[in-house]
Amino acid sequence: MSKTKKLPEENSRSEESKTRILLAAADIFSRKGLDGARVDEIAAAAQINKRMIYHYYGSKENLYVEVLRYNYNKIYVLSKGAFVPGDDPRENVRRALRRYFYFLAQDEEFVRLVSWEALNRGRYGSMVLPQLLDLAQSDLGEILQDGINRGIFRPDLDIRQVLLSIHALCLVYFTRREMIQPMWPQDLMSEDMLESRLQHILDFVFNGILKHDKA
Amino acid sequence: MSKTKKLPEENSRSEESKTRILLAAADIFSRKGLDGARVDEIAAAAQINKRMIYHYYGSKENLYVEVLRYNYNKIYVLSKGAFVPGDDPRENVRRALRRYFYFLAQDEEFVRLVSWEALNRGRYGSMVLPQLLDLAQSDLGEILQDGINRGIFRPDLDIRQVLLSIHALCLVYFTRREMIQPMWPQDLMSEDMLESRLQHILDFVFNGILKHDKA
Amino acid sequence: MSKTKKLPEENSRSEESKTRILLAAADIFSRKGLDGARVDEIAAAAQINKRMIYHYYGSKENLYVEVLRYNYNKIYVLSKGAFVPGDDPRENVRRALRRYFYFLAQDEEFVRLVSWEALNRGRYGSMVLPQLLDLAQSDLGEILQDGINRGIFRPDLDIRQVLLSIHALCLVYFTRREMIQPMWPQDLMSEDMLESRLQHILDFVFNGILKHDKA
Amino acid sequence: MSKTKKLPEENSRSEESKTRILLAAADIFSRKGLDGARVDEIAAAAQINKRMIYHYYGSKENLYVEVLRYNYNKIYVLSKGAFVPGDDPRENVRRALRRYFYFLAQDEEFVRLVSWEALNRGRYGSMVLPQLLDLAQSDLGEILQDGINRGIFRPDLDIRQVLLSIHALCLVYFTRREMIQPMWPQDLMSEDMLESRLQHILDFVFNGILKHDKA
DNA sequence: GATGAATGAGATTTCATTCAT
DNA sequence: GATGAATGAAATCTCATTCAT
Repeated sequence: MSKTKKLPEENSRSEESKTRILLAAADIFSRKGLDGARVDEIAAAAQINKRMIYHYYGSKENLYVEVLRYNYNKIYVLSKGAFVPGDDPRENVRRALRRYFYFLAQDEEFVRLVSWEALNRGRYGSMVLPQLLDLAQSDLGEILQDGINRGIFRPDLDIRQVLLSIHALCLVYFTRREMIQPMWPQDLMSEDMLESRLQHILDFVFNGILKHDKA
Repeated sequence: MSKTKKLPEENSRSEESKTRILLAAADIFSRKGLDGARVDEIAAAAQINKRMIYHYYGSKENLYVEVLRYNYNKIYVLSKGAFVPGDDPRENVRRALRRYFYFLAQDEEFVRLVSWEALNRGRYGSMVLPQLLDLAQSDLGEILQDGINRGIFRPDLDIRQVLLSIHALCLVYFTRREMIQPMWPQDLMSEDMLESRLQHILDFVFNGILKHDKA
Repeated sequence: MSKTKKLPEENSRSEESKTRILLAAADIFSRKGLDGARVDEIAAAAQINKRMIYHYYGSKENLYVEVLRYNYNKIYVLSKGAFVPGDDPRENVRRALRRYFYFLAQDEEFVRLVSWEALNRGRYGSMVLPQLLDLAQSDLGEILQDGINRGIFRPDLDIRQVLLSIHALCLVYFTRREMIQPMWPQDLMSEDMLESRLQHILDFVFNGILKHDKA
Repeated sequence: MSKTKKLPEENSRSEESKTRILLAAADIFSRKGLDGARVDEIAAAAQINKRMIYHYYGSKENLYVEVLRYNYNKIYVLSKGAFVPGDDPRENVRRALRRYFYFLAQDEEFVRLVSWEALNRGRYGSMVLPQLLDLAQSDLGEILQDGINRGIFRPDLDIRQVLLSIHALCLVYFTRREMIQPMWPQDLMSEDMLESRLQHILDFVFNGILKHDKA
């Protein structure tokens, strides 16, 4: 139905309106969810007549699906290129994790849309992608395998579990932001705090919490 | 209000209705969220006249808050008693984690309500508890500190970060269930799979992914 | 969905409201058709909140179908009993035709609803009855056959064609009322004019179907 | 309006567009009626910009009236010339009826527009013609009178009633097509079936209006 | 003359809430 | 305490019409 396959960046007035609607909708859906969002609100935010939303997207639900599609595409841009084959697996993990962590840090919209979708049991997202595996789609799986092969990472790892765990360690910081903020005096989104969380994750992933005596 | 008998045991018919509403509401709110749930639906599920919901709870939103309160209380039951002071810190962590993990496994309602609440930025939950920190409320903090003190856990750990990470590792398995299920052939909620995830978490938490040569 | 199978004449307040809606809708749909009618208008005419229409009938379209069902049922009341087996076939025809003609004369609502339905190609009526054959449903078919068997009516008649023709001769007077009124000075619905049309039809029909002995 | 060339032959592009709109509108109005038709649909069918409809016809309603005018004109083409003064009145009736019947058979659009109009109580058609009496406008009235005068048709006929009846006998076959089709195995619009209905009508009409000599 | 985009008014439908009993 | 019926407000969606080019 929609031809906005990649980025909505064609032109002509209509494309621009269509895009304005999509961006406004993405913002509002991400903040309030499908049920909480109001079409009137989206129209106002897009500075366009409500009628146009139906003209371009057919229904509120379909607009939501298009918003998902648009956001899910962001993952593709992110995913590839983190794995540098010759490189130290540890370095590869660091790179991929940093990239993913900061991607989430910078795109709250994405984080929230994915979360709504999880609560909706993938009802709408499944119309867009057979399955969105976030990180799994990226190179991280290959990186881990490479590390195992090269004897750097433990050979008994279940890569799927590790991917899921890494995913969780990054995401939780953003999805629970309001709830954990009171635990720290600084703003969770400040550069320092972000970097500090990332370092914790890397440390955690590599070493766990045990003190490893080496001799 | 005027002449109702005030029996010492007040669990009369009215209390039972009130409870039926709460349980039905908890189920439906957990599945659809505040905005997605319908008062009619709740009344039907509670097998009660819609009017009673307003009689007992005043409004849909307030009913939702009561559902949150009821669920958040479950945490208290869970939290205390995991920390056995003299015990090996590793053993204490294992016990607390297992307890928490299976608590989440057995209470999807809780998991989902907490997740909706996170997306709602704690708007309603904050009416109930100043902050719900799930695990943090439990003994795990103390256990970790005890482990550090006793030289078993690394001294440079930021306990808050660790608590958050452990929380994430457990929760993600349930909140993303539908999305990750395709990665495994077995049912994610089967005993085997649950135990296997728990072991992964324990292993991950204790050791991370690196191969630690010991000599 | 609806339990108003026969006549809507149960009781209790809700049944009464439901009936009021149905009657108001029948009136307005018959005057303006499905597309021309407004739900607001029906609600106002039924002196009820619009919401109730959806509560009882689900949708405008479904309400229309129920109106059709209610009206089509009138035919059954009418249809049976015109055929008196031993009687002169001519007498039987006279009786059945008079009955049908005056039924149409007295129920403009029915006439118009059936006509809208015809223009809609039976789209909605077919949900109610597999086929509404108006007169054909009545005894007239039997009466004609009886007349043929007894040598009063011409043996080469195609009863289906005759039924259709009779149907047309009666109905046209009411469906084209506004258009033909200018041809006569009196009111088409006056007793005199009605009787005069009926006599014309009977005369027309008899001299058409009668076997004319020539000697 | 200011400087447009006023060619003697004005059938330029504009006239052609105007006509295309009219034809598309006639088709759609005839199928769905005034209320059921959509301006968008008409524009799409005419392969023209919607704006042009307003440019040429001012409003949807006015376009409908023009469609009626265009269709009602067809009657004039049909009407005259059926009456051959010297001819046998029976022959004249046969000719006129056949002509009318097949005119209706071939122009469903006309049949349906006239029927919508009847249900609309001539609201729009009356803007076009003070009264449209279909057949009455034709020679049939004269033919009947001629037949009476010459002692072929019964002298007590009310010509208006007969005209109305003949009108009905022809029209009903087309207006109720979908509803009566199930009564016959063949397609109602097949040559055989059409001819068979026409013969029925002629037979029906003649044996009704003919003076039956008994010796 | 022609077009694509846009709109305001109003249609149908939904929903939390309250009335009358 | 409990119920069935009802409602006002607001949501989604539709449509004839007009603007800007």
